[in-house]
Amino acid sequence: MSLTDPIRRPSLHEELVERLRSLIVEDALKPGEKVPEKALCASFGVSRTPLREALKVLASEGFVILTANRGATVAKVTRAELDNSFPVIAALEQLAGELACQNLDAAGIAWIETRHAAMLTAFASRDRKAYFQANQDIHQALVRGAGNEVLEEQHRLLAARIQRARFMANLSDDRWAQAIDEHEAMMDRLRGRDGEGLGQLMKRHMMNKHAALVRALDAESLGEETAGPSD
Amino acid sequence: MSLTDPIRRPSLHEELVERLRSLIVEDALKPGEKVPEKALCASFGVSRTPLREALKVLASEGFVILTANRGATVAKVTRAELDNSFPVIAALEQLAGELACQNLDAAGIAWIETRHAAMLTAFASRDRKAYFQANQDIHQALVRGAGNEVLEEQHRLLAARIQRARFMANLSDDRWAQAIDEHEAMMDRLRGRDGEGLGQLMKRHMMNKHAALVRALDAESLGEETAGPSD
DNA sequence: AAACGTAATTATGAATTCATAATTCACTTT
DNA sequence: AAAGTGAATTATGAATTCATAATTACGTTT
Repeated sequence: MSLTDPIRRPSLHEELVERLRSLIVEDALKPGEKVPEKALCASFGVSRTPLREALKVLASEGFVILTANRGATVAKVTRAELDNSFPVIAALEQLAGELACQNLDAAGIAWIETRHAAMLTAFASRDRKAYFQANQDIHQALVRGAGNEVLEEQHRLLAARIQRARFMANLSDDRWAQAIDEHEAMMDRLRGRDGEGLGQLMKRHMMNKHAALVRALDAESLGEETAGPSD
Repeated sequence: MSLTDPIRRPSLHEELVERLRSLIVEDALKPGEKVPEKALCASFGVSRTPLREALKVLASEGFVILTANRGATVAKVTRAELDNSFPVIAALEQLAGELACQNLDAAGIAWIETRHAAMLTAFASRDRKAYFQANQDIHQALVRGAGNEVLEEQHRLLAARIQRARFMANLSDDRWAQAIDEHEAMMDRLRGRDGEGLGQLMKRHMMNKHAALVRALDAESLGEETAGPSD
């Protein structure tokens, strides 16, 4: 970073967009809940204007729903949105895989190797939290490694939107093992810089993830409380 | 549309987002130009608050750039954005092609056939305007025909962002003929409901479009005023 | 007591106001 | 005359105010 880079002083509304989005993704603001304008103004120590500007942005990103004269509510992750988002994310990740194999340097791949190893360790000790973190790191690194900011931005927002589905946290042992296998295969392609192959694997990986999630959701909706789905 | 659909009364800022985006895409507001807040407030007959809310949304969509204490300027379509957007749009269209073949009903395909015919007519008479309209109708119909609103929304915004590159309006005869060929091939796959094939063709179609555009831009930047590129 | 209707309260959308940063322009200095 | 300085103007970010829509609370009627 140069010493003469322009000074960055994020405006209030930008700051608020980030903070509110985090609150939503971290599930501090629950889907379906009203966004308490007044209370948030008080706790953030800002007036309504920048907060409302931030809500407009979050609405355009799909994190909140604005209803006329009834303010903002946190958007629910509907089944339809899930079913629609996964194929799009899968397509984006396919592209990411193709490009990452061309663009990543050795250090980038090496870092992914370390996260992959961490993921295997987490799997071995059934440490879900560490697993999810490593998994997310890998996917993010691949997308970022594609070197395409448009792709990165689209992926980031879409992934954030569906990530907050709480059931994403569950993961059956079968699916977990399968996901690990898929990741091993992906690493192979990455090592060989087989972009085409990595892209296809990443696409299928996402589709399998979606399928597992759907199976779990359908089972759940039938009343049976299963151990849990997805990764 | 049901008789009991919720009443839609778009808020001022929603209306303004649409209107301003149109002004930008239609090139009434030129890239790099400052967005004249006051003047727009006057001509739209609204106060600054909803207009500024709209600008925040447009900024998050990438149509304007907000600079601290210096207001909004219309975002330029940079070469980097072009180079990054095309692969993403291509990936989205590939997915659209796959899904459209599954989802479109006979009427949907029939309508696309009529637009395809219109496109051929326009090509025969070298009617660029009619050609672009038919071409856009076809791509839009295929994306919409995928029946995936997330996909449709992402595609719509990305396409709008790059569409306003004025040079998109140019089209060399060679590339034009090639594009027609590609569309013929696409129609074949659509008729045969070969989603895989259609998707691959649509992806390649977009990549070819990008390549043609890049060739034209590079030639232009070397000073030669070419007849014009792309479709 | 339940249901309806009306008044009071609250929350929201939008306009206005206010403080401050940026720009412009006149003026000084060399 | 050109360059630099500083005051005046303008534009922007944010707070506040205002009008109105929605919700709640209450009282009335059956």
